[in-house]
Amino acid sequence: MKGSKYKNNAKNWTDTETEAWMGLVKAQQLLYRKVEEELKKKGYPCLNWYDVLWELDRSEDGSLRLNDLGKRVLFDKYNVTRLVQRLEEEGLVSRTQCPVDGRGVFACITDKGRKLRREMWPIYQDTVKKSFFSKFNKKELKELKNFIERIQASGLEETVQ
Amino acid sequence: MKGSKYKNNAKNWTDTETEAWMGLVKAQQLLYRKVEEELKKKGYPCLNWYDVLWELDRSEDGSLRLNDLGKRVLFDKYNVTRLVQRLEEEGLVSRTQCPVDGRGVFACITDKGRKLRREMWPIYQDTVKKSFFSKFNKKELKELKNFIERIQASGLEETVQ
DNA sequence: CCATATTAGTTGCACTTGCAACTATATATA
DNA sequence: TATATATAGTTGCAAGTGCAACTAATATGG
Repeated sequence: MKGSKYKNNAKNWTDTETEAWMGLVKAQQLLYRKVEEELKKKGYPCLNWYDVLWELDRSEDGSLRLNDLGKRVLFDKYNVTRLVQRLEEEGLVSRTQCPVDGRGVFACITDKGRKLRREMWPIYQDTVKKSFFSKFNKKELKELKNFIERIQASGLEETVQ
Repeated sequence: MKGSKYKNNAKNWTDTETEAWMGLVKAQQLLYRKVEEELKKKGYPCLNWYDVLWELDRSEDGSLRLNDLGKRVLFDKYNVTRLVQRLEEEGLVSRTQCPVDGRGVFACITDKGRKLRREMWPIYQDTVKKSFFSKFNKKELKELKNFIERIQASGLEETVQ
């Protein structure tokens, strides 16, 4: 075991690490922009909307409490309220009271919402694929996925108001 | 070898890839939030400001044309105008006309600006370090950096209005 | 069962961002 | 050199976001 040299306390952040971080942030911001650009170009709404629709679409019965939804898409609660409101105005989502918790509100995706998400997906997908995944081979993709799982597994997830 | 199923054209995006992407986005958003939270908690401005100060601080003589600056921090030009304006109001940056190009404007970091950036850095660093880099060993970090270089090298960089 | 604390969600206000139109300078073309 | 085109930066307006204060309902602890 190469053991103790694999330490990483906050005091010595190497150039490699700094660059890795900066690079990662920038790369992702670029890609995010690119996806949004493509969506907009074709007259579709932005990724926020997509994410919400996606979380609802994949959920048990197409609905989630605003609270849960917010945690999944990493939105603050007041923004969830407002985003869901906008989605409702477009008929992509409907809102209902929670029967067991008087405070609760469900957002439920409509057929129109599901349809829109389905249409947006290939644009999203192709862009990410072309600009990102096509750079990696299978082995690297697996490595990448490992990274990600490690990050996720390590309790970065609390946060959110 | 499981062979030919390991293809990567835009038509078949595997679950692995999808999850990798989603995971990466979320992980980074979480981390980004966390850094902002820490900064705010200690009374510092948000990462946008940091990024601008950082780009100026590291640049030749502490100044950049708004245009260049915008490209580096991935801000649209109208947002650069306004962000620099706010920074100027706080005395963190000064603006000067470009002598050779009548359209051009330089943003130049002040001592106060440099000082602020220096103070913000350890907070930023510690947070990323704790939540992110501590999950990887040296070898993985190098791999990660390779990924990033590949992405960057591959022309994701145009974009920006 | 009452008082208190917590949680879900909403809202007003100030600030930030996106879009499109605009000014002014620089570059290219004829 | 006159004309068209492109580039740098700014600005008005509409929309989105952050913060703090708020309402209403639930959970907790005596």
